[in-house]
Amino acid sequence: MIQPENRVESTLLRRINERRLLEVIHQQGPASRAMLTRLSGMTAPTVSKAVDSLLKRGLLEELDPVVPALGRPGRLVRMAADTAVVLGVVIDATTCSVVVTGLDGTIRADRTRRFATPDSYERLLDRIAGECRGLLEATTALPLGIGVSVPGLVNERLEEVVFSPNLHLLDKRNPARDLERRLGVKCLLLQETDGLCLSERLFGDARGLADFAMLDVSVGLGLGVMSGGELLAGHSGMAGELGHITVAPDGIRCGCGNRGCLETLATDVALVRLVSEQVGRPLDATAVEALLAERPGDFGSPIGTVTEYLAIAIAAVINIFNPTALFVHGGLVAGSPERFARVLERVRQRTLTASLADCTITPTRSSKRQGAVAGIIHHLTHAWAPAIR
Amino acid sequence: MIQPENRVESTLLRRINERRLLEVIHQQGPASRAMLTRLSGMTAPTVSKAVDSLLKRGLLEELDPVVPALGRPGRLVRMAADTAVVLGVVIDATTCSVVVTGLDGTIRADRTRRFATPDSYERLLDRIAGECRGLLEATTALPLGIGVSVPGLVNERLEEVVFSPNLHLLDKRNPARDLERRLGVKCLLLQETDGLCLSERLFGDARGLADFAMLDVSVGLGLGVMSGGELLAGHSGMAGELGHITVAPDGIRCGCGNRGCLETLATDVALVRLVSEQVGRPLDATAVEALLAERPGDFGSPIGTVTEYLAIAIAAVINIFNPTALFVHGGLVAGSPERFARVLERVRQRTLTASLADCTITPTRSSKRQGAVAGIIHHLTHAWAPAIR
DNA sequence: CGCTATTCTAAACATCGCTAACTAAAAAGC
DNA sequence: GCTTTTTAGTTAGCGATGTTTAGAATAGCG
Repeated sequence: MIQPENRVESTLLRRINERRLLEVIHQQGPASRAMLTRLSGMTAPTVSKAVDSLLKRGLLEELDPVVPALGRPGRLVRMAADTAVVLGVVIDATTCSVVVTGLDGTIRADRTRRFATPDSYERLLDRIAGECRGLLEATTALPLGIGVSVPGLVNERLEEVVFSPNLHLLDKRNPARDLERRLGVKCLLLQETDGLCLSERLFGDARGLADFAMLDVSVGLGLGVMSGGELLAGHSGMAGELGHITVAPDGIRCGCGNRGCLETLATDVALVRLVSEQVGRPLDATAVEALLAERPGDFGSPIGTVTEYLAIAIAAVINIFNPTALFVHGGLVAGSPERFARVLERVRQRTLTASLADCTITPTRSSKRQGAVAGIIHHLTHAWAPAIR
Repeated sequence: MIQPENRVESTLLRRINERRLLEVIHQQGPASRAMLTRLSGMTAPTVSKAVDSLLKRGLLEELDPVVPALGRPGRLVRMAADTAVVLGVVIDATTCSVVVTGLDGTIRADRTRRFATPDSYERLLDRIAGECRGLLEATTALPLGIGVSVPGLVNERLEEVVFSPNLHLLDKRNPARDLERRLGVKCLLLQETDGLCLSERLFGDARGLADFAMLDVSVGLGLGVMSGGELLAGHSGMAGELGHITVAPDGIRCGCGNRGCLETLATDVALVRLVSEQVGRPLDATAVEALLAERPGDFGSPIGTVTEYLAIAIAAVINIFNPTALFVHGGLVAGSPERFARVLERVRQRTLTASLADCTITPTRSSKRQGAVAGIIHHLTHAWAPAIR
């Protein structure tokens, strides 16, 4: 468990070039230096030096040359999948998971550990640290970093969780910093939706997209936005709080203290509440799903309401951010294609035509675990050098 | 009317340094090379060369050395105010204006021309081109560019006005490109709110701020956002359409075809409509203002509604973008401090505490003319070199 | 085996920013 | 009135970077 030697001295230009190479490799997959030369526009010697530096840093690894072509076969390089690993830690209200993977981001079940969320912060940290150590001991690869995905509002400037409505033991804490102190490996604190965004960009359908958004519909309404190739952060990294814009001025009271927040009308929880109100007794999520499957006709009103407001949320994102793609994460729509279709139908009516024409709306296939991994990989490949645009 | 010779060859690093110098000069005002050395962190020779290059490009000019200090007095340089000019063109529903100014952005009445908006696109262009030529003939300074601010939705990717609800002669047009063809000077098409944003950043209270927003409340509801030092654009530059998010699902029909858009409830026009409904006959804006001044107590309901929805709009911007500042442009609030105070009171209740704590909300002092000028100046100083972050 | 195509690297060269030494210009000190 | 001090700005040489050019390495093909 040793940090890689970061004594590679590089000036600005070198770093920028290395970052550019990583982007090309990410888009193209394994590539030889010659291919990189053609694709990046940089000259061959420059590419060679940059690749050497990246190999030294452990971000790339060399592949066996299996190239059926004329001339000297090139040695392929790719994102380090065998020689380096990163860890993804997902902290959630009921369950946590820790996963180890190469920089390619492939998640394997035998390298994943799940456990119920402990009931105190100290025990949570102990457990995570223990699982991380266990996973790292099973490999000889170099650990480059750990991404820690947390629910709730994160203040990136103060570097702490502001508050986490469903997991208050995280309030005012920074599990990433505390974990880094214990393990001696770079840890990164991540908002869930930011992780999902990065996952979609690194491994999913948002490869190469500079402007897209991720809407997480579950207990709350989370929004992550990639704008101009950068994650929308705002002054303190708290941007994206779509859930608490007002859509019903005299609506019910929200956890935030306000009335009629979008979050109270366009989530799983909202559907559960509305169905419960209709049947006249409190139900849980599974009971509601069962009822809806059994007698779908009886609950047109709750479903209609949630559908309508979810459409309003999606339309708002499209109108405000003009993205090329919008991904939806969460059970409400991921479970049911026809429900999703009904939402899209409503979205079409509530969006400016010009902005909607730019945008494809799909359920995301990314998981929070992939998000945590994507977060740290993105940090390793992008924080090293500044963006240029 | 000759374009400057752009034969200055510069490599990436050189350009980045020049841009950095411009930013320092912008923040500090006139400065000597030695001061720039201290402020920019670059070395003296590098600063000297960069300043020479910027002088050659016409962006800087040298000042008489009037420095009461020990030692050899430094030669001050500043943004070119006498030796170079830019033009700002504001096209609006009823009135247009053209203004010429140095790169310092100072707007003088005797260098401004106003005229009623002609009723055809060709006549509009002829008139603008004529006024520009007139203003340029009155000066010997080098014209570096023209910013053209237009109302309505602009597609930056297709480089055209998508549609302009109050000035349909602009639909599917690009007055900037057409003007550039006639005058041979670089012209830049600008969305009004983007111009206002840049104006606030260059000349106003947003100097040095990376995350802030501009809400334009007038006929429609326009939003411009500076996020991470870059203007929020989205895929086609159409981001910021806050006016058409749904806040009243069964509200009245909006010009966009949807129902209950924020724009129908939180603007000057909305207030006029609501007051008209109450008195039972159609009124215009001045009549409404008169009524409100005369008998303010009688119109609590319309004022309350618009106040509430304006607060919802402002709160939405703060929750979604987590800005350090939000500027409000437009008559509804700029005219009346107590009305503005009432809006702020409502905003406080509808915003997440953490995000509101980051944010100051003030009426803007920037005008659209300043916006057009700021737009082209920003382009000249920033488009030359890529941003680094 | 020689030829060609391709990959990759080594050496010479140009450019850039940095360090250090230098000149320039003004005020302060004697 | 001269020198000293202080600050501003420029020039020369150095190291780092990317580029050009040339060459070595490795394969297929005849």
